[in-house]
Amino acid sequence: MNSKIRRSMPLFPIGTVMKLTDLSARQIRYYEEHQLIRPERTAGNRRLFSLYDIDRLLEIKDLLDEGINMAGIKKILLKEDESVHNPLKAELEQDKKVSTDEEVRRLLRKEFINAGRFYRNDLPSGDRFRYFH
DNA sequence: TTTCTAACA
DNA sequence: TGTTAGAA
Repeated sequence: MNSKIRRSMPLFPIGTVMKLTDLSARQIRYYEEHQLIRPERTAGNRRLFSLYDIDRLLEIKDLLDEGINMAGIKKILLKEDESVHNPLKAELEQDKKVSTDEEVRRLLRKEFINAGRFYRNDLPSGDRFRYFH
């Protein structure tokens, strides 16, 4: 499980992130203000971004290119954060231990109901099916 | 040189 | 969002 630690390891200065994401420093700082990313700071108060942060910014970039405004992006990414602690997801994790046919079918049905809910939303094409994995 | 914050002809 | 001033 070192990958998780590595992904959140503060590594890059804002200049590098700008090139990687094709976002302006202004935008990157703005998204931080809105809690969409939480880069660390050096002793000299300079931002250090992790691979995770960059991934988030790239998602924001994609949403931006699709013409979604800040309010929409914020809504989508924050909802995505919730899904990490989503009761359904937790239930699916537990189900791997249980694994009776009845349970599998029941959860599968819930998954589809949930997927349908997400699909009608303003999620970007790339994110629409993430919930099926 | 690069990045930070704050502010706006 | 861009841009800029002044500081670190």
